[in-house]
Amino acid sequence: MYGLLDCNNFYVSCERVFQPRYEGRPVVVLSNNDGNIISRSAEAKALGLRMGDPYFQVKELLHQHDVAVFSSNYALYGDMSRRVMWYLGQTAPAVEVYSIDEAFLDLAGLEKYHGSLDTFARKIRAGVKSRTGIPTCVGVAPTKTLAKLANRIAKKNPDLGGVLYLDNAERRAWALTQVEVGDVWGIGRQYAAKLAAAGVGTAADLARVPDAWARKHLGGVVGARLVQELQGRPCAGLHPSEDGTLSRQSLSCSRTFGRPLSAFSDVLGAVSAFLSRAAEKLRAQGDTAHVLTVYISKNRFATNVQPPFSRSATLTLPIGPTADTTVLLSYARALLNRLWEPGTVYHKAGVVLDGLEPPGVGQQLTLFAPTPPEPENKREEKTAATGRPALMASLDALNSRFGKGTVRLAAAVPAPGRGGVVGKAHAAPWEGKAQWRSPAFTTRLEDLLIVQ
DNA sequence: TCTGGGGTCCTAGGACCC
DNA sequence: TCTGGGGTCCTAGGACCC
Repeated sequence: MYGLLDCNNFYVSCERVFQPRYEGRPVVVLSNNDGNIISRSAEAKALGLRMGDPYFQVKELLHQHDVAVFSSNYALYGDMSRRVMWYLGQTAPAVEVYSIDEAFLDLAGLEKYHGSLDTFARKIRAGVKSRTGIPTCVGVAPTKTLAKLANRIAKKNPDLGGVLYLDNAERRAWALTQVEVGDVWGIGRQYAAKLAAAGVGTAADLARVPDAWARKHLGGVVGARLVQELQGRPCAGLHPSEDGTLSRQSLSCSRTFGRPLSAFSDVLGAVSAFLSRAAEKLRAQGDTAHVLTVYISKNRFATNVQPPFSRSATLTLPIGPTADTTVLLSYARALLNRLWEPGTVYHKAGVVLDGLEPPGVGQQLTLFAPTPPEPENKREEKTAATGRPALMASLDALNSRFGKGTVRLAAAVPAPGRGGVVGKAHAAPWEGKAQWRSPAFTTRLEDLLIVQ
């Protein structure tokens, strides 16, 4: 049996833990750059605010109803998530951290100790609430897809007390009739439209779709598995997360700029900063990367801009995998050069690291001098392949101790600070808005909550 | 004026290998 | 007129997830 524990309105709930005056009031949290609504309290949902609504379109409505608005505060949400996941790890035999606010639990054999899985689910839900302040719902079922479905029904029906256990065939059959096909895990907009056209309206209808049809119209083997899982036959196993943290197969960092940029140096500054961040994540995960992608995008909403809105360039590193920011950056610069169209106004940029593996696995000694980066001297040539693990470790240690961005590569620092000037750095031209960011209550000493 | 960010998995086609 | 079979690797793109 699988459990799926999902935090309710996670970002809003995190804000409320530290500022309980927002309980009972409509609250929303905005995406980066204060662009779109990405988390809503129940009261905000009741006002008709939708996930993804652009802020500027609903500004009036928010004001009219005195909705509390927050910029996203990932330092806070990430830390609260870690606390939730740590507790789950202490309590359930195996945990797969699925996202910042969700985890699958392996509940096999737990009836013995807790009477029923329903009882266990209620205990773990109460435990998360008392230890972190975060409200959750739990779905329990024989497959992951059904556990997601059960969780959804528990969320929509408060009288269930936050838990739904699909312990027998009758209950499962009933649950399938309660959920529209578009709300099934794995059915997005495109598939929902196709299914509607084929007369498939509920999860129950979808569970009866022939295997061949699912294969043909729902993404091949993915669709076939989905249907089987709805029928109660598990196709997806649990992939336990070590010590409650996610280990990724790819890592990326991208941002929409605070304003449109058309100077190469500005966009290079952004790419450098994003690459530095991605490489930090890479080292934190204890991996190296073999493949690097850089992309730059135009404004896809502008009427005078034609597709393609985004261009990307990917490179398999000729020197093999590395976790060295300086090495990666020299390749990123070359990729950006390849993509650059002078006179174009750019809106967003991003960096992706792929082909992740632990250090030492695929170390490649170069037969020919790597190009780029063109090593400037013998010492450079030596470090090009191996990187500078000690330098990177020092960088990470300093930034961990004194705060993010304390030590950066010059290329990632906006112009006025270039050259290692000490003091408060200028805001970079690519940096976006965050007008309503709450304090980092749990990760910055200066931001600690003061109780009087 | 203002429209997010970070992931996963799968497929298809081309280049290349023996 | 006729032009193999079985692979791998890489890239791009689509669909989905939270």
